[in-house]
Amino acid sequence: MSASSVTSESLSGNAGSNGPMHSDASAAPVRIVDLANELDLSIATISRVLNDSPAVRPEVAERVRTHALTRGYVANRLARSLRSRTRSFVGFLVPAIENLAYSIAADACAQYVSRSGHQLILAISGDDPELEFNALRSLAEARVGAVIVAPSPSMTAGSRKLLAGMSVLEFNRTAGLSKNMVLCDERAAFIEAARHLLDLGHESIAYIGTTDAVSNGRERLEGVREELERRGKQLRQTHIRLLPPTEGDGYQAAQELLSGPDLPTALLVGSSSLSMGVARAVRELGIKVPEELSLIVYGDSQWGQLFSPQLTTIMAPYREMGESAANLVASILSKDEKEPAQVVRMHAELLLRGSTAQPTNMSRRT
Amino acid sequence: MSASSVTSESLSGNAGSNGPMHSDASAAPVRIVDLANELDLSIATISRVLNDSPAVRPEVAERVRTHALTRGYVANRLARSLRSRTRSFVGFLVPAIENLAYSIAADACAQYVSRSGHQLILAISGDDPELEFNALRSLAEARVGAVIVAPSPSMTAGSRKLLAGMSVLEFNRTAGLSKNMVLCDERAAFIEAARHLLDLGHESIAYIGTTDAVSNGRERLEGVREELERRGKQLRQTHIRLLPPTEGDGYQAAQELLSGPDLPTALLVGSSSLSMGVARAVRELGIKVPEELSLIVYGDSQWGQLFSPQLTTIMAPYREMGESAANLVASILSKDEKEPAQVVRMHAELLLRGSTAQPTNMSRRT
DNA sequence: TTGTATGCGTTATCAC
DNA sequence: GTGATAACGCATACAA
Repeated sequence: MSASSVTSESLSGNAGSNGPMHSDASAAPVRIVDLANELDLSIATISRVLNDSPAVRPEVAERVRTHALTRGYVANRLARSLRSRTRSFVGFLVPAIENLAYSIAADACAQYVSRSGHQLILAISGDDPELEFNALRSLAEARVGAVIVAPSPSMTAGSRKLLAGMSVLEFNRTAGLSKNMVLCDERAAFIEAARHLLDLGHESIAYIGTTDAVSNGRERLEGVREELERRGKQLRQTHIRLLPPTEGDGYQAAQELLSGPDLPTALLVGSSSLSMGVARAVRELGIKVPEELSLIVYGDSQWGQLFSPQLTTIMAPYREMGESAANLVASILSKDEKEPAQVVRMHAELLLRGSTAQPTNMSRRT
Repeated sequence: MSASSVTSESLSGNAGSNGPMHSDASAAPVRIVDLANELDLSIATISRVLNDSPAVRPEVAERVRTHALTRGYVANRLARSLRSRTRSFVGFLVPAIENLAYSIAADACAQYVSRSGHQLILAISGDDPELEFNALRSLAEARVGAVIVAPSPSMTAGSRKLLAGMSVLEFNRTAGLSKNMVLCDERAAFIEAARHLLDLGHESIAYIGTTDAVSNGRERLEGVREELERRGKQLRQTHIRLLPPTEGDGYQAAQELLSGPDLPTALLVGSSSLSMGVARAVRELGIKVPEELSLIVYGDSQWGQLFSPQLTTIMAPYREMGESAANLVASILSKDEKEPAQVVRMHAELLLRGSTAQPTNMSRRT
């Protein structure tokens, strides 16, 4: 909180209900019983109206509805859920909401779950097992009907135990937590990307990605390795960097890889945060793309368009994934009978832009 | 949901409690009364232990605690809040969580409110008055203890009425909803930016920003205009574009402005989404920055570093703002006595990078 | 120090 | 069709 100023403005004599806005935030909410008294009806009737029960005379219903509106009645979900044993919250546990992938997914997801009458509660693990546990615990306390979770690499036993008590939907990453999943086909996407580079004639391809402890990190690496081997090439150990997904790590790894002795002619990046760092390093090293190096990044398509040249990008359909997760959850919550588990696999696209080309003799060989 | 494949995998005979993981998600949660029966104690005693009441024999407390742990007891917040009349949720209403500013703020905020035992519920308005109302209603139903809100430009009367019943904290934007605010000094930031351009010798400065219906959009524009006038310059009407904050709008506005007859030598952008579009347009038009045009953007510092040259950027301390909001909310929720309203004003920094320079005769005059 | 009993706001089960 | 009334899971005033 470096540069900030805090001004305390006393509200002075604010006893009476003055001020056109700023009404009493402490005024007790109106309850069903209030409406009942005011209309000289029973709480049962009011409740029925509010729940659209047909068993109430239309004129009475109308009277109740208008009165509820004018009095600004807002149902108490806590009491409602408690009594009716229904669950109105849905949890969404992500590693980091700053990650555009998750923020887009969360946006779509929130919108769609609200459409089915639920409220999304966002929880953030920071990929930290302890924070993750706390977050899950908090969701459990809120009695979420379901939780959509992108599990951290090393989830604790405690977290798993909590999840065992909820209906869970794995999102983007898998860790054997559920039979319901919304994923995208990372392996196929990276196979496609590798093939693209191979087709251009690259022989020396490097990969910077995230730790293979998390499912999609693993899939990405495997996709690249698989395609290379299928073509009789090798993904050499010196051309692989597996790191935590931060901009800084990507920057450092690229710096190191691209100023080392064994220069690749193409570089494939397997994480959006890493991609940003890699791009920065490439820019600072003054490497000409694609003449000296072909580059394929992952994730966000936005800034990739600002780089010169525009970056060829692997992009997953985050919005659709979030939407899909919301719909799946809705279907799980509607029918309490055990549904057959569903696995939704989305296709990640390879956006061909200007950062890949045939290797030239300008390539930065030593 | 263009390219996706849905696989239905039947769970087959999954009747018995088999499967090491995937335990019964439908098992009823253990309640206080369960613990009480199993330990042959009263529910009052259990409750006291779980609330750290000192009025219970330490050995009993220990016995209860361990038993609760082994049984995997998770308190029911709904019941707890209902009975104790405490509020454990905090709402955070943002226009768009894809906006890095809000996602960073939400992250920090979620972390800090959870530290004080609360759970953040994220709500998204999409700057749409109707969605905003629904979101607020949903938060009201969840009986949030407070709501941190970045109001949409044209909030409905209904929304205002709802907010009147809650304790609200305005975030980043103001609309006369509360006396508690966490803002940043947009005006000062844009004065500083304008001064920087004027000091470099620019005479013809353009501004692309958001509609002045929203408070900070207004402040930004006013800051620029104020500083220019103080220096005897004019922010001409033809050099102003006020738009919705989308990448596309920024792109289009910049295209238009920078290929028109009355070319500015410097361009100031007042929104992060607009900034991306402007940058893309500048790049596509092949305008040399800063030789032909000095450019100052707003918001995200990350991709601004990838542009060539790196972009001079006005950046607000989103993380600190989120943290600050969380702390303010915590202090509001802890003491129910009417606190003096607090206004926190943070300083937005001007990061001088490579996109601004003196105007040259290379400047794109007609 | 512990237990009994009441109520939070709502829905659901009965009667009428 | 409508109205009493019990119960959801928990905290708490009061009794013991």
